[in-house]
Parts: sequence; C-alpha cells; structure tokens
Amino acid sequence: MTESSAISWQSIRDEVLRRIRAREWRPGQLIPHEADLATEFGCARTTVNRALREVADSGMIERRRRAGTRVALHPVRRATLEIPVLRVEIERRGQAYGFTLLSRAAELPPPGICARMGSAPDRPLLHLTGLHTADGQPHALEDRWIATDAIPAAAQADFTTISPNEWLVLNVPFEGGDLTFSAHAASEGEARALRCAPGEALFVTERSTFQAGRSLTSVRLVFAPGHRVHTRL
Amino acid sequence: MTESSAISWQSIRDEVLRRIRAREWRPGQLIPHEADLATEFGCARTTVNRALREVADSGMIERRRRAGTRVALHPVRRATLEIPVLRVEIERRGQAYGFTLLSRAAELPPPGICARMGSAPDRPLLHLTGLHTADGQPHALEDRWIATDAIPAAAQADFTTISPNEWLVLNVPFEGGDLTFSAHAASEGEARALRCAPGEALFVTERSTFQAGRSLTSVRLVFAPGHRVHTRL
DNA sequence: AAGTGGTCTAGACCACTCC
DNA sequence: GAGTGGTCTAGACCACTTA
Repeated sequence: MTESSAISWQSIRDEVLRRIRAREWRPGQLIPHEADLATEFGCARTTVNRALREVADSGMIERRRRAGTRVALHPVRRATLEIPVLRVEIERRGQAYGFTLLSRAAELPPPGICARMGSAPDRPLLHLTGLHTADGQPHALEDRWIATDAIPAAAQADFTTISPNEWLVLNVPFEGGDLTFSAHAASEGEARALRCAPGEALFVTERSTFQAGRSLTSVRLVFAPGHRVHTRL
Repeated sequence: MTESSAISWQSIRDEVLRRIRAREWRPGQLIPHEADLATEFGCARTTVNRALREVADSGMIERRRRAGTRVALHPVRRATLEIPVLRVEIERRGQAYGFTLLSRAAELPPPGICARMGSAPDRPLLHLTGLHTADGQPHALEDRWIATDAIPAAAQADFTTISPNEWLVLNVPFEGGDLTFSAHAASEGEARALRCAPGEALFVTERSTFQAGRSLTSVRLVFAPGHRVHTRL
C-alpha cells in the first residue's frame, strides 16, 4: 500500500536510550508495555520487541514476563572482548608467529588446578608448557593442564607443530568457561623465558573451559612486558 | 491445527553449532541458505534467521547479503565483560565503599592524554585524582581527565560526595569508547596511595569515551595488588 | 487468574552485493 | 540483474510470574 517507510527497530532502540538518558524514564521505573510502545511508534509489537531485546542485552533495561520492563538501577556497561587464537592475533599484526613446546608430562595437578578444574588430586593430568613468540621475541608463556580422560585425543596430539592453544580450539568444542585477567610479578623462571627482569609486572590471563559439566582444560598465559588487551565499548 | 510444537530458534542454533564443531560444515565453507534450512527444519525462515543471527553474534559464522553465510575461518571467541560502577562492584561484595578526592585542577594535558582524547595541548582540561576504598582499604587509584568544553557541568560538580566515575555514568551519556587492560609496576606515588611496595605488579584499566566525535573523558584506574577481572565465556 | 514478555508463522518488501 | 540476508507486519499461542 502507500504505507511506506516502516519504523526501524534501531530507531526505536535509539529513542528508548534517549528517554533513559534524558531521565524521562528513570532508573528502577517501569516503562510502557510493548503493545503500548507499538501503538505509540506505529509499528508491530515484534519490532518493539526486537528493539527492547537489544537494549536489554546492553544491560540498560531488565525485562521479566508479567513484571514488565524496568530501567536498570545500575546501568552496567558491557564490553565485548574478542579472544582470537594467539597465532592469529600475532599474524594480524604482521609478525611471524612461533611456538616452542617446553615441557610435556602427565603429572599430578597442584591444589590450585584441582580446585579450578574440579579434578581429583590423585589423578594425573597432561601438563604442557610452551612459549609463544612474535618475530622471534617472547610473547607469552603458556602453562596448561588438560583432562586427558575428557579429551583422550590430547594424549596423542603433537604439540610441537601446533600449539595446544590452537589444537584445542580446533578439536575440542566447549560450552562454557571462565576467564580472568590479573597482574603478576615475573618469577625467576618466567623472567628467563620471557627475557625480562624478575619481578617485572606482567599481564596474566587464566582460562578454564568445560563441557557437559566436565572440566576440559585450564591454561595460564603470562605475557611479555607491555602487553595490553584492548576492546571497544 | 494439529501442527503442534514448533521448532525453537535455540534448537536450530544448537544444531548449527553441532554441525560446525562436527566439521560437517568446515571453516570457510558456505552453509545452506536460510530458506533451505527453513525447509529442512520445517519452520519459518524468520526462525532460522533468528538462530543464525545469534550464531553470527557469537563469531562462529559470517553473513553477508547475496554472498551467503560462511563458517568463520578463525572462530573468534567473544566474552562479555560487565563493567559496573566501582561503588556497586564493591558493595556487591558486601564491603563499604569510600571515595577520597585527592586533587582537582584545570591543567594542560600531557602528550599521552592529548593523543588519546584528540585534545589540543594548549587547552586545559579538568584533571582529577582520587582513591576508591573498600572497607577502608585502598582499592583503586583514579586518574581522570575531563573535557570541560564537552561537559561544562563537570566544572561545577562536587566530586567529594560522588566519585567522578559515578557522576559521569549518571550524567554523561556516551556513544562509544575504548577500554584497555594492562599490568604496570607501582610508582612511588601509587605505592604510597595503595599502600603497597613500589614496583609491585598492579592491574591497570584505561578507558576513554566519546560522543558525537568529541572525546569526553579519559580515565586510568590502577588497582591495589591482587585485583582480578573475571568473566564467563 | 491474568497480564506481560517470548516466540513462531507466512508473507512481503527492501538492501546489499556479487556476477 | 538476480540472489541472499535483513527487516517489518499482523496475528497467534505460549511461558512465566505476580497479584
């Protein structure tokens, strides 16, 4: 028909955000129902739903059936971090990637790993350490534990030609995990491997992944000095 | 009709992920069109679209009009970081939050800040420093620059009763920003304020926000030793 | 019990891009 | 020009939650 130019969900999202920032809708306050907004904006409820879902994903509003939609009391900012395989990250910067396996053994895990992986202290895990390099310079030291009963194939994998990092991404699906960032003073061994001074401030990430309730692997990456993780809001 | 139990978009998403992980659809490969999948799964194309949009958001597939949908070559993991106001973060842990304004002055910004904020080196900015505490213990040292020409109200704000962190979240909408994590050895001044040893490894976040192409504020938070940022994958 | 968001459908048109 | 994803509609039913 001549009913041209429908309202876009983006424009509704923007208007909703504007009202929240302009305090027309205040934190904690209930906002109109989807049906009312659909009437107001002259569009289908589906379109309003799409817009509000987007705003809810960003953390600015909270929605519950029957209870309605409220402006969040503490507007939490959400940032999306992209976590590429280390090799890809380095090659994207135009540098040559390298990996050296430093050690490989079945060992009894220390208490910290047991706790994070929910593993029995008397059951050996595959323990790998290795160094990632960029243009020959140390980039990150990897210390990884793998639950070989959950990932039997890992026992046969050749981690000298492909890093455990990449092998796992390619071969082991997981449904979830934890990621932690922290700072850490370089130990003697880390300083040697990363060619920096002992005690120097290093950026550390720790990651654990699980599947079907079983812990798969836990890794600690200690980065060479100056490493930064960047993202956009 | 007796056409009960429609297919859910979640089940389609799961099946798509399964096929990718099972290598039925390999990295770089084109997957069937939405219409074909809709036929296969016996549902509306809208439902397939919803599922694939979700998978695309997670970074596993890439979609382009006319070009179709491909399995991503480098399956980038995406993690969502929640960045609450410091006060809320601390209170959520059941600790008492405190903020002390340490300094406040209009100053010419150093080169680093000029570069990050795109500000002229001869134009003074509002420079604030302060200490966030948890149960009276130092939690983070804040060093902030505010573009007063973009945020005139900041010149009048009382940052002794509310931290700049929180005042800005409440009063200044922004459309985007940068966030960086790094590690840093405590300077003499930082060590004094955070009551730690000079040279100790500290976790640092730096954030800049902008609106309508103008830089609004740039902040550097240096956290007390042991601070960790945690998220789920 | 009833109100609200969540989702599905069938169809349509549009926007983008590759050929 | 044609094919693919992106979005909108109008209507329907369902799921969840609270009164």
